[in-house]
Amino acid sequence: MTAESSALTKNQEMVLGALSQAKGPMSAYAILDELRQEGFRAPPQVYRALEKLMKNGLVHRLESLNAFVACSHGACHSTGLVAFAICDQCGLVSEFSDEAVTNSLTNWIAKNQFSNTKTTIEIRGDCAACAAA
Amino acid sequence: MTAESSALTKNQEMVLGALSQAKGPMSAYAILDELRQEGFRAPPQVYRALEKLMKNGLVHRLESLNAFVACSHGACHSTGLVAFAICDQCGLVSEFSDEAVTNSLTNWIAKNQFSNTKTTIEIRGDCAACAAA
DNA sequence: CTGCGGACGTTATAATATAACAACGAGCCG
DNA sequence: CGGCTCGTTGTTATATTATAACGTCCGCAG
Ligand SMILES: [Zn+2]
Ligand SMILES: [Zn+2]
Ligand SMILES: [Zn+2]
Ligand SMILES: [Zn+2]
Repeated sequence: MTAESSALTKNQEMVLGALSQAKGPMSAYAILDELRQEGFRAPPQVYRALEKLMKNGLVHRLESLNAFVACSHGACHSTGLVAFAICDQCGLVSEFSDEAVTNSLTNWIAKNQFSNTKTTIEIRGDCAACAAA
Repeated sequence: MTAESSALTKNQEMVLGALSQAKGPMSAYAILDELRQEGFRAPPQVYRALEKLMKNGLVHRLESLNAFVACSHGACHSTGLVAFAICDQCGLVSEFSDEAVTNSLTNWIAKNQFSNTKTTIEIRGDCAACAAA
């Protein structure tokens, strides 16, 4: 392997492709169905690819939906905490990293001596466009 | 009905009881297994109770675990956003509502014209005690 | 009484996720 | 070359989480 965390395999490319073209979050099974024509046959193929893609920061899991999205930034090497605003109407996912949010949460974590964490921040509602409609 | 959102039924009491006595989050099926001796037979009994309890703020769902906890405060009528710090070692769940966190997130929401939202904030890691050990 | 609505019980099934193992192929070394 | 090892893949089976659908029961308004 190179200095990179390593290149993507074919399956990983296909899963990432499906997520990148999607206009909203996709469940693992939606990905599977889309990739059946490309030869996918079973859930583990999707889940294994997703696992690797998430480890590399190319894909995020939306816990409140049990679904997945491609990282808006190509890959997430963000220093701050990543948050998602998810429109329940149109499926739009806005990935963001807000300094004030990061600071306030990391402050709480420090004050309460919580350890190395993985943090989930998900806002569910309607996006500006859908709320206006 | 009274001015209250209404009293709990027997099933709801039992589910809340199971969650209140638990030392950590419980999956719906863990609750079901615990309550089989009390006569529970099938998932819908648990899920229906949980739905009502959550609507009344007595129970919270932890999205990143697909599990449930009793509200630490008895019932949540909090004005701010509620967050959870979850210890992956011992299962301890610290429910909190931090003003700085609430403000920073609601600021982002306002700036981005997101609508009425339901917000999930979950910090996963090790609690102070477990991190020390 | 009668009809309605809410909680409940029950069966079946959907949706999400992982365990387990066989097969394959690329790289390495004898 | 032939055999080894390791990582990816394919495949089957199963575990886990959640909901649909329908019938029963019961309290209460009319
Ligand atoms: Zn990202
Ligand atoms: Zn929208
Ligand atoms: Zn609460
Ligand atoms: Zn702990």
